[in-house]
Amino acid sequence: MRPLFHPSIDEVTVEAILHALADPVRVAIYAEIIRSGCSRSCSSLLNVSEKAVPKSTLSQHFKVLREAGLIRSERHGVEMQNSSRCAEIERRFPGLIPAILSAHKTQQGTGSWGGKRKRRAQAARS
Amino acid sequence: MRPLFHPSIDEVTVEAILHALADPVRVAIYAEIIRSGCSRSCSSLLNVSEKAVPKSTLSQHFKVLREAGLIRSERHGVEMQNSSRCAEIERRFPGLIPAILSAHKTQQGTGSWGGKRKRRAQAARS
DNA sequence: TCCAATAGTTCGGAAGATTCGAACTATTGA
DNA sequence: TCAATAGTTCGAATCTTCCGAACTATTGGA
Repeated sequence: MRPLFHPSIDEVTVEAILHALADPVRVAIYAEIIRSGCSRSCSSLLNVSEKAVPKSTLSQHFKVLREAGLIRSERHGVEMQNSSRCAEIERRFPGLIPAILSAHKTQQGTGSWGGKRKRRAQAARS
Repeated sequence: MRPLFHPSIDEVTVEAILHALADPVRVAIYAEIIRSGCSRSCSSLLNVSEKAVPKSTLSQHFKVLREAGLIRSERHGVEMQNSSRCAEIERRFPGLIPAILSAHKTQQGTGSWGGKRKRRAQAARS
């Protein structure tokens, strides 16, 4: 368990951010971290999705968000505190995160919430 | 070669858009389609990237962009005309595409252009 | 009409990424 | 020192992506 890697703000890439937020579970986590004022443990988010996400998978998701530069994770006692790095990112890529989160909100409103990536493959037919 | 599938605008998901634009070659293609006023053949984009992209790979990239709802492809004679669906998407997800393209432009300016996804894995160390 | 040239798509296997259970590590409080 | 809690790492199954080779579609000549 080596200390967790966090990219410096100018190592952060748009590709990594988009990749990280292209997953429904990960945006849900990220949105929740932002919504709840800025610090959530991992296990408090076991139920972000309809079906509970296994904790090893959750851990990977946090890693992706962290290495994309979207969140910062620090150990506080026995648990991990995750806070968003939105201010830094807003400075580097103005408007990007708000636009993505607002698009997500819009989508959830319309009820056409795509269920993971199987759907992409299915869309190929016909 | 069945007729190409295009999602209707309200089947379009944020996940699919982010996934599509999380790839450097695909954003380059998409940005070029938009930049050049709105209709490019596939083969005119064989050199979007530093190293030439094989045409089978290009074809897959176009498919991803198409099925994400980002572009429309129509056959005109022997070649394919690809145009962006930005107006429709702007109506559904206001500000999303501009924010992503502008972030990309910013990033290219700073020279920290991540070379594909190997970098993500490497970033994991230390 | 048949043929060659051009433009894309599809197939299939190799390489890479994701998921998740099981085993492991770290921290704290009794 | 131990049990409990919170995360991480490992490994195997599964899914994706990449790219060369073979295929399909359209057109402009002989």
